[in-house]
Amino acid sequence: MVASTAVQSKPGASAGPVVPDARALLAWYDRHRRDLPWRARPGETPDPYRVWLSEIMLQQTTVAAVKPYYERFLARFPTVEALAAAPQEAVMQAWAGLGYYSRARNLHACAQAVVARFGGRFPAEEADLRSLPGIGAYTAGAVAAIAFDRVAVAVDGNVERVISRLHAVEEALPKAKPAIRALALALVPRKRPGDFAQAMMDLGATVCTPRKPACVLCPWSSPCRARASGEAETYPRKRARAEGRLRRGAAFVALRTDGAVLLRTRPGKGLLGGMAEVPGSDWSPDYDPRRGLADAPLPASWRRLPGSVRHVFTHFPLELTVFLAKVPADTRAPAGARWVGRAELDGEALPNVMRKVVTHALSAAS
DNA sequence: AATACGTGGTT
DNA sequence: TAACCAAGTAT
Repeated sequence: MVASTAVQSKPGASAGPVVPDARALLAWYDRHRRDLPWRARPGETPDPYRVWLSEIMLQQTTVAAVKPYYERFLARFPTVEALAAAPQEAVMQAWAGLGYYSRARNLHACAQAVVARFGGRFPAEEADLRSLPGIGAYTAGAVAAIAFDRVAVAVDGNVERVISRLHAVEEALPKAKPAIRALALALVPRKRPGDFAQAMMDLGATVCTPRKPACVLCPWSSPCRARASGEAETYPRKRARAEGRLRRGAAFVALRTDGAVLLRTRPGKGLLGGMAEVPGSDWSPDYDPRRGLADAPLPASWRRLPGSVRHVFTHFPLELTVFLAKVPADTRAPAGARWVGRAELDGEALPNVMRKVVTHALSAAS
């Protein structure tokens, strides 16, 4: 009689375990882990400050977009103490262009809280982390696991996809979040929980991708219920998202003869909170173009520029009509606004939509 | 529970 | 190209 292995009892039977196992994923991770600037090399001790900074930047943001910001930010604010001591304006400026600006405000507040409440050392307990500004369930788990090697889950979009496929979770997101979290937690090993957390994310980012998952390369292909059904790509199930209505408005670029541009700072909360902008109207689906110059910041010979600036936010598209006026060098800035020289524009905390507006106006002015 | 909150890359 | 998606959090 021919000796047989325990797992392959008859021809055509699938090989490998029928239950997902952490060791298989960790073995895959040891071979295929991504080398990322904020990630400690094997044997190195992670720096909680860097782990935390990267996790905040990576919220809803791609690795490629984060890399240059992370490097610049770390060079400018090397420690949590340095960040805590910096003016908020400097933090907003360093974040400008990355999006979701409440992250930058909370980042700054969090650094100050870590210094004030924890002596400048990030806490290792998830509950303590969770109490800090800008740190939610995901980030608390990620920092606990990655920076402190605690048994914790970090359920991001990658993990939701991996787990929902592995177990063929039929419940749609976001309702399925608690179930997915529980299923993920059940897989976390006592040893190397930090690597396991990162392995789940790497797997989701490089193998268990939203479209065309590379199941043949997956260490969990054999226990994967979605793969067995041949419809891995249809997971996770999701509720359709409502589409935002187009909003319109006007933006006014006042250009002094010395090249300075009139800017103001938006209110601290809400859309683009705390960021710089060109004066303008409110943005509304009901904006009436006949308002014309009613929202202009100062009296001048305003010229409506041909075309418009379009921008798409997460929850609505925006169309801005741009007005341009050239004014004398001795023109006073109205209350709440300030003149900014052309050379200093790059140093301003201008969100991308406002950079588009300024570019549109300056190209028309030349 | 549902919505607000940016931006850029991919398909 | 329109739609989807990316290491989510706050309210």
